[in-house]
Amino acid sequence: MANQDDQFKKVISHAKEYGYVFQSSEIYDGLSAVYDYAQNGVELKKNIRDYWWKAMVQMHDNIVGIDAAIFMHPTTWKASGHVDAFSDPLIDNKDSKKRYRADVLVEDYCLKIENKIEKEVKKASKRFGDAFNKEEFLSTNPRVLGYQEKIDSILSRLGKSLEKEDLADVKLLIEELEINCPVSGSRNWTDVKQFNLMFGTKLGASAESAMDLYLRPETAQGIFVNFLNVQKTGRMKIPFGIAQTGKAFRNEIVARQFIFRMREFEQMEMQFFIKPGTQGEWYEHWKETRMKWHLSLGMGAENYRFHDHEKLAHYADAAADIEFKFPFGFKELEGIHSRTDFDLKAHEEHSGKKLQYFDHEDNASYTPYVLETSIGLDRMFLAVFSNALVEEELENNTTRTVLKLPAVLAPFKAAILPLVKKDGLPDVAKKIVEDLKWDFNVTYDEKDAVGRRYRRQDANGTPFCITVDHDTLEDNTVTIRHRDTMEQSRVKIEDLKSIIKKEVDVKTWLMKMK
RNA sequence: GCGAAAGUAGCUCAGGGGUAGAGCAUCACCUUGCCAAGGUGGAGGUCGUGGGUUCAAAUCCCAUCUUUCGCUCCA
Repeated sequence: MANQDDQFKKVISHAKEYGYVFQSSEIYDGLSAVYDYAQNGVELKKNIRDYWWKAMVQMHDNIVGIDAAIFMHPTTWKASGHVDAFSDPLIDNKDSKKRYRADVLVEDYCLKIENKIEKEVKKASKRFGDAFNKEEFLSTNPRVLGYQEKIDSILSRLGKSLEKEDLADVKLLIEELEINCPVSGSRNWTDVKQFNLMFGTKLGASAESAMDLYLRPETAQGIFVNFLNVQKTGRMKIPFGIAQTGKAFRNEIVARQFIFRMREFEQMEMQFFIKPGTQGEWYEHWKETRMKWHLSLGMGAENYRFHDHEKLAHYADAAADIEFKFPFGFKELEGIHSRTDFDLKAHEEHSGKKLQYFDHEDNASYTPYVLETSIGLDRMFLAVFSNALVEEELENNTTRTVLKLPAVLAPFKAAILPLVKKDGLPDVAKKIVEDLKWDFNVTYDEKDAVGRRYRRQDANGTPFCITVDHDTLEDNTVTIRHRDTMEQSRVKIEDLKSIIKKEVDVKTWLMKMK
């Protein structure tokens, strides 16, 4: 555990020191759980996004991309269930310091009463034997009726109070029912507070005419509401997918662990529209496909695992996470969810517009089912970055800090270094930079001993160092050094482009998925 | 949100009532020239922020912000 903490600390400080991630508004003491991507981080993040986009959109005939707005019509979030599901009434017990959902406490209480009814039923069934009629017993036994009445009145009061957002009454209810904290056993409760996980804002200049809006808490809904537009204008035939990357916002109660859980974050997701009944096979297909994508980056199969959900969200009929071994343990990196027709149906209901597909094979219309793959770009960034950071013991008893980023994702593909800062070597090196920068993000460095420059590039994840020496002036060859092996070979300047391209090309890496 | 720990230079940290230090990094120059840590010089901090105690606060007290960990929550 101490090692894990150490490694995580190193990741955070390395990310700052080498210009990958800064805390937002740092000069004002920062803003909780908000981070900025710095000069190198933005390149890495962009490369991850591109790698995903190529794999998901460009390589699939039947998947197209969109970029929906962050603002959406407020009804969207009613339809999606976020208005209800994303806002929890919470209450703390002052003695045990435990936090509970107030409505769950009350519901649990009702559950206990229900258990009492069950007991009555059991007792009665023993007593009456074969003559026992459960239905009749439930509707006539005075004790059972009393219990049931109590449950009904509690739940209806709870429902009404929640509807009116009368949180004081919810607390009162908890007090009247004499509900104890399961841990401390006390009834020393705080007030009930409403937590809404969506960020609100206003559309419109004047207060009276302004409309309440939310910043989207997920990007998926932008795809669902555009489903028919894309299908028609793109002449898409089921099965087909719509992909999107973009920011989403959640007002997390607890947002922590560096960029793992942020209040503003970026998702990369794809909604795949399919014929009802085929969701099982597509679920398996996308689980496998997405795992292959991860494995293609060569970050170690042992660092990934599936986690199948037992408790499913309200929209899903199957769901699994791809978990990655972060410095703080295995955590969710990507979700693959079989969302059924929940979203499209909900939008049909709330908008009154049909969101159906006419299948010419069946000669019938239906609301498609949806299979979702959704990955957090920031989490992927953290996975790549933390996995890449290693400290190596070298033979000469020195240590080397290397950021072993997959070459396809590295911010800089090569550093061009003149062996010395004289004899015209910098000019030759700069000429190489001028030539290569059309194809790759490259950098130039002439400061300090070349060995130190190598280490500097190692720590920044640059896969290649190209060194111009005195022989270069004679025969137009340079040395090219590989970051991970530290091995060097002598190559012609004119061959540099093809050598680098082979190693850093998206194609080279994505082919590993096959 | 509760509890614990922490916040001093870009990074890692020392100091602990008498107005700031180290290593590395960074910048300039010199030297060297294929795997970091030669030389000289420079820049960089009102010790997270705000209050209080004191003749005097980075140091003691209170509040607050931020971070990490535990609880809690998590589409």
